[in-house]
Amino acid sequence: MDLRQRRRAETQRAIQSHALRLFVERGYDSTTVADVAHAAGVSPMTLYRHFPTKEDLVLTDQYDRLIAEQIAATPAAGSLVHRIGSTLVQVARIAVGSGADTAADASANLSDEGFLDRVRLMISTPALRARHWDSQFATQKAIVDAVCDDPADPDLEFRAWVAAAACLAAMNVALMRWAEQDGGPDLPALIADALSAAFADEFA
Amino acid sequence: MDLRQRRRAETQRAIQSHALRLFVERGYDSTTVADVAHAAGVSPMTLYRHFPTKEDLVLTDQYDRLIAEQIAATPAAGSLVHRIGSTLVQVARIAVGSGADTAADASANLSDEGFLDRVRLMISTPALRARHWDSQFATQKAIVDAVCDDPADPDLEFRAWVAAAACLAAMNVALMRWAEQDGGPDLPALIADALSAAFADEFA
DNA sequence: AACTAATGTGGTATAGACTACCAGAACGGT
DNA sequence: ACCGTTCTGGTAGTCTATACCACATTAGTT
Repeated sequence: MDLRQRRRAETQRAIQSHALRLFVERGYDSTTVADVAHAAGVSPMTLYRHFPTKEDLVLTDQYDRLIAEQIAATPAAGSLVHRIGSTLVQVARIAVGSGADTAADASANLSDEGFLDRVRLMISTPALRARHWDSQFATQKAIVDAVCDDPADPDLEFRAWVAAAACLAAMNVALMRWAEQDGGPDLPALIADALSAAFADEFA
Repeated sequence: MDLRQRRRAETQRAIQSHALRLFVERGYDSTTVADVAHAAGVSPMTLYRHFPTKEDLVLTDQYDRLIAEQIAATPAAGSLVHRIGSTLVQVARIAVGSGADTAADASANLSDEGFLDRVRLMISTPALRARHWDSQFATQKAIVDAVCDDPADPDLEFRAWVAAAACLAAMNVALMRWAEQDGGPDLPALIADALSAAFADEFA
């Protein structure tokens, strides 16, 4: 990896971690972008180069990519809803660090200790909540692309969009309930419960 | 009704209609709030009194209230998903003006000729899309409140949130497909198809 | 080592959304 | 006709985000 790429990734990480710290301490709206930039030791303009909007300071993560990878690795047996739902439960296990963490996951820093803070910020701040829903729209697209092998089947595509949207919506309810209770419940189990309540099925 | 209330409702309607016209003509981002205010013959500050944010100029409608009313009027038989899904199909009939419009609906101006324009704007403009998802969060809450008679049952509340979220997510997919095809398909039928694809059930 | 191209960084100026505070105008009930 | 309430407008300001510019650092080549 380039020296440039490494430095870039490092400053990006530093900016985001300072941002989250300040947002938790002082609140999102009360913290200006200039505050974050100053705390991270960069100029406001450099910050905007790494994160196009203030909201991205909280929302940027790698779960979209992870979900798409996990979906693609899933056997095509079973209903769309079951495939997608099971994948979401599995990704939640990785995110909270329970269950079968592989070495690759740990090294990618996906087991995220700031996860609860980020979810809480997203729920309590209107601007962040809105952008979060929209980023899940991108997640839907990633899921549909991973599921649809045959792009010439518009009906399959439609059903994939519906299944992805409904599963993510159920997961969001579980995520909100989990954050409300300060991360007490087991998130993967809670997501599985939500999916079961919606689709009357079992999710691993 | 007061003269004041009538005037207020009238200026509100005038502002929103001028806003939609300008947004469609010039694009959302290329139209400033000052432009809209000037076109509607009011000051920018008056506009902000009626619509707290620029996004509300597009997103403000009365479907939340309508959905909640229709849900409350639904018999409590059948599953949560079926009750909510059927209601959404019914409300879509009213929105596009097909089916059983009552005189009350027509007088309330719910059969909305600008509906397609608004959906198109919402889908194509990132800021609007995000806020639209979040306004559906408010819709979810309205549905849950309408469904949950017994507020002391946390499990029912959880299942209601999940059902509302999943149904609205499926409806959104149908809404996007409908707008993509310029309002050609029958929206209520498309929503019913989406719900059927997600829940393997029939929706009136 | 030196030169070039690409890239990261910072400064200034600016647009536009939104708010706080204050002053005047119109309406509703007495 | 009178007074409190509500609607409206103006000014000044904050903050997010962008456009344009110049400088510094790195990567690849000779």
